[in-house]
Amino acid sequence: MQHQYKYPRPAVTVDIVVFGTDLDDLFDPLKVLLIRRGRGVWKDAWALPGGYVRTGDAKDPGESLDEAAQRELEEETHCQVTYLEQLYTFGDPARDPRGRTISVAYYALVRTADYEAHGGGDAADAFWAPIDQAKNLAFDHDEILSVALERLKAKVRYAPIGFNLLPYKFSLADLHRLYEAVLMRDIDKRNFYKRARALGILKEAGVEKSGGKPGRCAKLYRFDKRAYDQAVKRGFNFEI
Amino acid sequence: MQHQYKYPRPAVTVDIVVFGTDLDDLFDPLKVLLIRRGRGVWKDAWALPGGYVRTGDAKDPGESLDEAAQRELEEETHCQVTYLEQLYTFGDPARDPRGRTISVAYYALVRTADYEAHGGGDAADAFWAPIDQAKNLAFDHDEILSVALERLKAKVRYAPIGFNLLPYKFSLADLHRLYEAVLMRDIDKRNFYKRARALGILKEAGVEKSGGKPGRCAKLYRFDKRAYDQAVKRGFNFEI
DNA sequence: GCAAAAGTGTTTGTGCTACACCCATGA
DNA sequence: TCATGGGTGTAGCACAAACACTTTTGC
Repeated sequence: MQHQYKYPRPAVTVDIVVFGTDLDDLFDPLKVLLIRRGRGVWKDAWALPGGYVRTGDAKDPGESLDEAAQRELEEETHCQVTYLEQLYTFGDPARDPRGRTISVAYYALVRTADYEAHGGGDAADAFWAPIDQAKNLAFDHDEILSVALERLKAKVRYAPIGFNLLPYKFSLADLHRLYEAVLMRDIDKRNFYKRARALGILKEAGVEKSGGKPGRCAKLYRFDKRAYDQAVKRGFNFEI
Repeated sequence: MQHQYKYPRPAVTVDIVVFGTDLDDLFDPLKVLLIRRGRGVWKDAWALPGGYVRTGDAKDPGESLDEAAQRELEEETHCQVTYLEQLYTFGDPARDPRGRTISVAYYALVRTADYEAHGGGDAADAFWAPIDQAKNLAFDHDEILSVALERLKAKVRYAPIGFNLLPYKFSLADLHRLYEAVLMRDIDKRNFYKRARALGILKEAGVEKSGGKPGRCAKLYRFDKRAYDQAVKRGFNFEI
C-alpha cells in the first residue's frame, strides 16, 4: 500500500554510535561498533548501525525515537546496553544520495567485557573498530562519530557514565586506562586514584584473581549507584 | 500534487526557543518569545515559533535543518539573531494529535535591547514572556522550553554565549543581572566582576550616559571576540 | 632475582568563597 | 542630603598539579 501526503516528507532514520571497550587492548581500549554495508549505495563501506523509525499510521501509533534506537541496538549487539542518549540530528539535504533523509543520531555505551562474543558474534559483518581507525565511513557517519566522541569526552568529565563501559567489577587501573583512552591524554595516576576514591561512589568489591599474569593483583571496585544518587540530591559536583 | 511513499513518513518541523532580554526589568530580564496560535488544535494557546522543514523533491533540494530554523526565525523576530544552536529532537508518537510529527528543536539568543520593537512589533500575536510565566504551552512545548533552559544554564557557564543576549555595549551590572537571571541564583557581585575581568575577553567601551536616573554612571564593556578566539586556541577554560 | 603491574603521600600554588563599605549622580 | 545604583579588596581554605618509589606476583 502507498502512503500519500500533500507535501513531500523526508525519511527519518536513527543511527547509533555504539561505544565499547576491550580492556586487554592496553593502548586502544575504546572501540566503536561498525557494520559492513552489503548492498546499495556505499556498498562494502563501513557504517554506523541504524535504520528507519517506524512511523506508524492510522492503526499503529509507531515508536518513539528512543524506542527506535533501542530496537536497532538490540538487533545489532548482544551486549548489555547500559546507556543510551540522543546525540544530534543530521539533516543536510545531500547527506543521503537516495533521497532526503533526516537522521537522529544516538550514542550508546555497552559492556562488551561481560560477554564472550566480541568479534565472533552472529552479526555477520559487525566489527569493533579502534576509535582512531574508524574513518571513511558511509554517508556522513564520520561526522556523526566525531560529534559522538566529543560528547562522550565532555560528558565523561562531569557524569559517571564511564562505568557503563566497564565490567561490573573493575580495578582503578581499568578506570584509569579508560579515561586516558576517552580523553586521549595522559592522566596522573596518583591524582586520578585519589579523586576517584574521594568521589565516594566506588564500593570495594574484592580482589582480582591473578590470571596467570605477572604483577600485583588489583583491588576491584564497583559503581555505587545508591551513593551517587544521594550525592546528586545533595547537589554534588562530579568533575573528574 | 500528491507525494507517495511505500512506507508512512512523519512530518518534520523545527521549533525554536528564542531567548531575549529586557534589561529594564530588574527581576526578570530573561524572556522567551511566544506565539499565539490562531487556529486548529491548541487554538488560542501560546506556543513556540516554528514550522515545517522544506523537504524538497526531484527538482528542489530543500533546506537543511539549520536553514529551516533560521528561516522561521527571520519570519518571527526582527531582532538580531546572534546565536542559534540545535537543542534536541522530540519524537513521541503522541506529541501532535494531528499525526506523527517529529520536531527538531533549536534555541536562539537575540539582542532585543538593540531594537525598539519589543512588544509593539508586527508579528501580530508575539509576546516576550518572562521565563517563569511561560507555562501551559501548546503540544510538548513546556518540555522543549525546559530542556532549552537547562542547556542555556549549562552552556552559559563554560562558553561566552551570554553576550549574545546583551546589547553591543553593556555594563558589568548588566552582565551580572543576566547571569543571575539565567542561573536563577544569587551571585556575589565582587567575585563575579573579578572573574569576568580576569577572563580577559572584555574590552572597555566608554561610559554610560546617565539617562536621567540616579546612581553612578556605569563603565561599559564589549565582548572581545579576538581575545576570546586566541584564548581558546591556547586551550583556555571559560568557567564563570 | 627480575620483569611487570598495582599501589601509595607530600608539597606547592592557584583560585574560589565569604564578606562590608565608599563613590557618583539625580531629585 | 538622601536615595539609588556602581564600584572596590582581602584573608582563609580547599582543591589541583607535580612528582618517584615500594609492593606484590609470575616466571
